[in-house]
Amino acid sequence: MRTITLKMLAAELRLSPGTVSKALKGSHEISEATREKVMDMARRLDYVPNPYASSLRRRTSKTIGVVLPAMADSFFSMTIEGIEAVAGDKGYHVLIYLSHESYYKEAAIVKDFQSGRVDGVLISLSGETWNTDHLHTLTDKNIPVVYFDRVCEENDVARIATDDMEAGFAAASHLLEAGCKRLLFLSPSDNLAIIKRRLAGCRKAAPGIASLLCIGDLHQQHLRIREALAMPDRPDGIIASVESLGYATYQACTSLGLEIPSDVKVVAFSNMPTASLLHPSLTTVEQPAFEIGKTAATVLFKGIEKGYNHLSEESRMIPSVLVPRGSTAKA
Amino acid sequence: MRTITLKMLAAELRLSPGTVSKALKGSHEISEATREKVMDMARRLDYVPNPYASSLRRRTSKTIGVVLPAMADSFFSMTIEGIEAVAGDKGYHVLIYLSHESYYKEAAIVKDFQSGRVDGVLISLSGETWNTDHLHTLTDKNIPVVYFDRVCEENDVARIATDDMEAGFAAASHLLEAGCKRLLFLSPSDNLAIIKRRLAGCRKAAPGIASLLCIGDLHQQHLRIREALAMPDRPDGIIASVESLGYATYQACTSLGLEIPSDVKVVAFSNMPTASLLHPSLTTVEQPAFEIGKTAATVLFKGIEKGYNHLSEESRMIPSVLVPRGSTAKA
DNA sequence: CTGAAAGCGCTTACAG
DNA sequence: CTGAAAGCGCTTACAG
Repeated sequence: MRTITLKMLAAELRLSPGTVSKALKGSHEISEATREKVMDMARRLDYVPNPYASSLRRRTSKTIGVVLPAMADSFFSMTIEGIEAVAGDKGYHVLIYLSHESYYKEAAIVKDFQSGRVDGVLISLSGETWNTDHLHTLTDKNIPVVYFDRVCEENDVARIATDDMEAGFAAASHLLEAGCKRLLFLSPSDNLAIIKRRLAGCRKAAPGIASLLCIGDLHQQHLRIREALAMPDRPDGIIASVESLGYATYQACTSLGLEIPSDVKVVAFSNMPTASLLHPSLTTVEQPAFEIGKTAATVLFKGIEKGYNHLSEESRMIPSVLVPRGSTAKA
Repeated sequence: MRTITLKMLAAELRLSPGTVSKALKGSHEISEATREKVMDMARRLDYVPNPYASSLRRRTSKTIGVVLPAMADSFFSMTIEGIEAVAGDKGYHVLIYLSHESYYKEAAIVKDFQSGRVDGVLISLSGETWNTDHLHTLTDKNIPVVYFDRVCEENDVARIATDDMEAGFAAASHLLEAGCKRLLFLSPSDNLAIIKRRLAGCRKAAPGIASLLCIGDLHQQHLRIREALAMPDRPDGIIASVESLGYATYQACTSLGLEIPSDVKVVAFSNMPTASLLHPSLTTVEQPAFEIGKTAATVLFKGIEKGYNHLSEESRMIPSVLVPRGSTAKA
């Protein structure tokens, strides 16, 4: 099937391409009669404009880029639903990229964005990322960037996240109230600001809290936690600062024959839909993932539409909520 | 920061844009010396080619479109990881769209693909979709389409899915062996071929199996299942044909005070990472989601590269696996 | 091996 | 209100 172009449509109508273009866009310089004729013919010939021609000419792509550390995580996948919802409304397209927790990959992805492929970028940093120079080059090119969840530490940047300090404080306080004496904070990364903030929050409640770095896949995390739980003075309260560390903790307890919550109590930062169905049900700090995605996208579009100024003032702290369940029940 | 174009790069080098273009692509018509000079300068000026100019000229976008019913589902999100992995390797970009189970939305998304925005399409059909005319127009335009998981019923099309008939048979047989007498099959849609096939497989093992349509969100599903479980002659074995129906079944049992597996046994088609941590652990039919995504993308790129012929011969049936757990334990 | 020129399919000042 | 023309930034026959 031959692709029909604006020129062909114009020829069919015995009008100039310029006029047809304006008519299709609903320009008010065009008479109602002409506009209708054009619309009719466009429909009849099933004309679909070439987006790349238009992008090239208008120097805007109607596309945003989303960079995530991983997709198979209930928080990030919900977040995408939020982003997609507002992008769809705005008539924007969404390109997805995964950094797989690699700084190198993340930098390569972001570098490509300098090409003008996207009008704006939504990013949640990889666990390895220790600086955001690669993102500053986007700002230099006037491509707005909004950080969400795993935001950076800079202040002059748009950041949409929960109040991680507060959430950490709540989680640790909750464990203390449940009677825990030796808390352990499980961390997936040494670089992420939000993890540092969660830990800082924990420390405010429990200054003596220990911290354990658990990198790698689920199995490696499990082994690392197992090790910590096999120690003589093992922790009796665990805070899993990301979802996968929550799974890994349950597995480690099972494999060591430790009972939750009598031997160890557990709270996890998690949006897993099955938290209440686990054995025992898992106490979670839930982040409003869909809303975070929606808000981040909304702020980004504001930046795109208004030409990117003072986006840092659009930063939002969205509350998370601690949901107490069986895994932290008192003796 | 001013964006540097091919023309500027050429001027800097006192070469023609054509020569520079060829040098950057590593064309063998260009001398080694020139090539190196060009590469050097490109690096120094941090030249990034405009993808849309190149797309317009070459009539290819280096982009694929992925259409999913939903993102927040462990099967689909894993699938995306597989797709992204092979797209990344191939230097392709991935546009994501959600149909939210709506035929209307799906059709609108696919219609846009006629514009040449993507070189190929990967789709898992919405629950409402009863025909695939919208997708045939892509084939007419020589845009290859690969269906995955929720495939259509046509044979002359590339389809990557598990053996759903077989999986249904295995699930129902497993429940019968566990002692169930009254089986109920929970379905999220009346249109999806794969669901029909799962049911057909169940019927082969258990001709008398009943079927219940549960549409809507998790809460609505829960209510519908609750109703069925509150009947006098209630089922004692449930097959949840998609993941969310598995959650809903657990909730319904909890709210009715029914014990799994003694009152009701449950098996779910699911890739949830927490299946073994549930109370009780959930017997699942697991689909190799990552591999399905990878395979679908690989087949699609074959179609894109070779110009789309006989893609239907690339269809694959990938085995799923029944993992027996506590929810179907014998009395 | 290098360059001049045309053109991908749009949009948008500018003229009338 | 409509049209002619230039141009977005590339690539690619074609010439030399």
